[in-house]
Amino acid sequence: MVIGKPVRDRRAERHEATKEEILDAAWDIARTEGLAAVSLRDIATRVGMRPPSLYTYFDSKLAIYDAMFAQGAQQFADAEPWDELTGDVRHDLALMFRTFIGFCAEDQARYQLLFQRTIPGFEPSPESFAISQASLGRVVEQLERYGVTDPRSIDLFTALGTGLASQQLSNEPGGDRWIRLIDDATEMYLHHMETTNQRATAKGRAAR
Amino acid sequence: MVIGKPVRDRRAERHEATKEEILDAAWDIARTEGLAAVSLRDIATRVGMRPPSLYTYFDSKLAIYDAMFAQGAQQFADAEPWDELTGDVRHDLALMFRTFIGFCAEDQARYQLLFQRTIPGFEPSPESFAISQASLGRVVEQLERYGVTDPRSIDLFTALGTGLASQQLSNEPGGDRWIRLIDDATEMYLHHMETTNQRATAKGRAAR
DNA sequence: CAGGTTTTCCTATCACCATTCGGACTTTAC
DNA sequence: GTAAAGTCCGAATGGTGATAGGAAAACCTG
Repeated sequence: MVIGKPVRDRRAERHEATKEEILDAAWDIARTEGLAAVSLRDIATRVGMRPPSLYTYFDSKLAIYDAMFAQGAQQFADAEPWDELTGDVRHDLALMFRTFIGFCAEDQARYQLLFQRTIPGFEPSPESFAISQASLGRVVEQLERYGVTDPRSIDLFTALGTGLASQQLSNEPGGDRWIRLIDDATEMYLHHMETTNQRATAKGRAAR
Repeated sequence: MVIGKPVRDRRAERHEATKEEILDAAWDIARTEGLAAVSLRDIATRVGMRPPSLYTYFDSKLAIYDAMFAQGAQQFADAEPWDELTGDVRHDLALMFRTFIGFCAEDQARYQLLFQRTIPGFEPSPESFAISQASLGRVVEQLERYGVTDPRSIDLFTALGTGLASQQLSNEPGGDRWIRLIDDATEMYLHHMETTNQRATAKGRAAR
């Protein structure tokens, strides 16, 4: 018989598992009732506890939001399509737009938590914020590989992305209307790249 | 001495004045503490009442939000620059973007109420919603005068507008960086118009 | 001006919310 | 076995929006 892990780890493991369970319940409520409707009572009910017991795992309700933010930011990082880039600017730009907007549309509550700052007292902690910033940084790096170095052009890219996302979210899901909208946006931004930047060409091979 | 209005009107007038006073207090709180931090208690304190007395003027807290929404939508309609259009597409598009973004940046709480749907149970009433829709309709009409009739191109326009707005809101106010960003966006959208639509020309005289 | 009616505003109360405190009970460490 | 650490709960606090019922004021009508 193999010697098990030190007992101390078992306890820490269970602690982490319970935290996950709490966050899962919180996400569940956020997705069905809305992000702002998440209450400690409801969370506690779902995990079979009383509200004060949650404070064993999180310092406050805002700390729960922060942990959710960190999870969402990590999912955002995992969703980025770095391994699907081909080096064709047109293809890659459309893919980046589509990935970002698809990610936003996938979960309205997550989108609201990550990209709209709307929960009254909530500000992501520096650690959580760093996760989301790293993802955006990788996007900027990718843009720079295509010759987009002007800050204004980068702003324009993110503005287009967030605009498309909010546009998509206010429409009914499904349908391919928004996919063609993204293609239009890609085409439009490509021309902007070609007229304002030097190295950008429609057939550049700058990927990775 | 002129015969005054019937006394009944005096009472109705005062009722309306008090409603205005309540809404002013609500806006004040929304701008300083945040839209979600508006509480009946704070409103009541500012207007010198007890919280239940507010129910004489509004059916619920959400009704107050709805009245604020209607006010904001009306301000949006009033802000539209129809009398400053010149007929030059480049100038007019930039002006429309700038007006919209300026309006959004002017008051974060108003922007959040009008364009981000983030208050838990709040949905604007049909009457209030109609006010905001009418403004957007006039923008679409204006676009059509420039030959933009494709729904996707219209979506692209609004996406660009909302994206620029959220971009502007997340940056520090002041500075002319965002003005030049708008010029870039205008230039970019102009090219999109020229390549996808027929009648659009950089010097069209379609205004009003 | 006297009557009843409507409007306004209040106190008291309820249900729900996040949070704190202190204690009981279980698990782990030595 | 005993001390320490971790877990969970009941009770209580102060905040929220909302309702009920009553007192006072304003108003309209005879």
